[in-house]
Amino acid sequence: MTPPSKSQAKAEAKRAFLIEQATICLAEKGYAHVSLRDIAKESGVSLGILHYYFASKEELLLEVIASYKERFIAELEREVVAAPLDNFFPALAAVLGRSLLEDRKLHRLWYDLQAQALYTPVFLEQVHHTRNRLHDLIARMLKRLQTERGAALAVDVSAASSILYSVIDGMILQCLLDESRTAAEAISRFQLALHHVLESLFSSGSPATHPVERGD
Amino acid sequence: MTPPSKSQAKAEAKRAFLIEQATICLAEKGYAHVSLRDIAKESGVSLGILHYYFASKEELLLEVIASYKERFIAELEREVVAAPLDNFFPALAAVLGRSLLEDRKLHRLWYDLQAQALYTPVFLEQVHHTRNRLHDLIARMLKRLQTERGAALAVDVSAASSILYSVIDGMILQCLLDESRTAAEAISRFQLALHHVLESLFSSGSPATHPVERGD
DNA sequence: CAAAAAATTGGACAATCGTCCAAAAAAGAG
DNA sequence: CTCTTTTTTGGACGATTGTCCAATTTTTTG
Repeated sequence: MTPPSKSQAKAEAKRAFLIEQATICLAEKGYAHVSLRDIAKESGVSLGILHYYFASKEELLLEVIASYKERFIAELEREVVAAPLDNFFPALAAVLGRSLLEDRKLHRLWYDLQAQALYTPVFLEQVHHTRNRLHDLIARMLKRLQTERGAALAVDVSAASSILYSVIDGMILQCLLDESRTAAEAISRFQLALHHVLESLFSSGSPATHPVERGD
Repeated sequence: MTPPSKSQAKAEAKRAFLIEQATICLAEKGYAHVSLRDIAKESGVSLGILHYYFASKEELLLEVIASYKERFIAELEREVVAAPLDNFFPALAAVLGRSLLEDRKLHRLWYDLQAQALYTPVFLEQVHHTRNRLHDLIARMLKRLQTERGAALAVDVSAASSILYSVIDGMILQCLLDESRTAAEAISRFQLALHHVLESLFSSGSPATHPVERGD
């Protein structure tokens, strides 16, 4: 099971590096306008290298999606699942707000790739995988809220988490599109709206009135 | 204000025709992979014609967005605003479900263009315009529900309609991505989830238990 | 050190892209 | 009908794309 040589590990590291640089390039220009030459230049290598490590452009982009997925989900796992249960919703809003501020272009890329997945079946598979993992993460948290605290859910956990995911998804897209305001202002509106929705959808502890926690 | 000649009207008709064909082509292949040659072939004209009626590819695509916007909003105006108030939410679910079934590819295109707008400012302007009109349409309906019937909104109409729009937006994307089931099944799930959200977000008349109306 | 393997280069390649234009065809005006 | 204008054509243009490869450099191995 151990890698047969040390060069194998080195090659894997280079692959990871190229995927990371490709992600940066893709997040900057978008799927429709990114080229392998852009990625090669951004990575400081020649064009042929990309075909040395990746069979095709499609394979590279698939690995970009998988890589992005792992990173974002890991961050969510770390910061949300570990958050105290008594103010879970504010913690969720804080984490998402910070992520929107720091990794705005990555979120933009995610919607780009999701839209592209609607046309390219092999992308859709990867996108579906990511969404399922995020869905499960939300479901796990809702189950904890339901059992460890007496949170009342109008529907079963699976349906509720699916709804909550779609709600958050739609509101993040709204936040990204909201350019009439500054980024911080748009995120603030996002957090407030999320707070309202969560209060309405789930009868959490505090009923209302206290504003959402700010991330700065 | 009247067009100075009849040929002007004819040219306008041809423009509209080309825009329509371009929409079909774009909905089929997506923004990233559509070419002017595709559109020309789909329209049964030569390539040069497109540059005779449209200065550039970008201008043509902008008109596609504007055209799509007008058609979809007009349909929503007709079928939703005219719906009876006492079962507004089921009527909304029925209209959206039917639209998802009949114009699935157009909805897909809409998410593609929104994602593209996050990279191309001139597209973002058009997308923003469309979203504002849809936002206003929802706000108008919520205001009617609030005044003519005693619907209790936890927040002001503007915030509520913004939230409702994002919720529907996220749920439609979820429906489009849900390919593990048949189209009818995915739409059914969409309608059920929408029903749950609407019941939770706004304390409408009937509290629960009766399933959402089907569109067939 | 020398030989073998891996990594990297720079460019060629066919294909496709948006753009543009001179000339032909069609339509309208007198 | 002829002349003018509008519409349409088919192809050329340079730029860019993903793909691929022979030659070179670097690294590893014996």
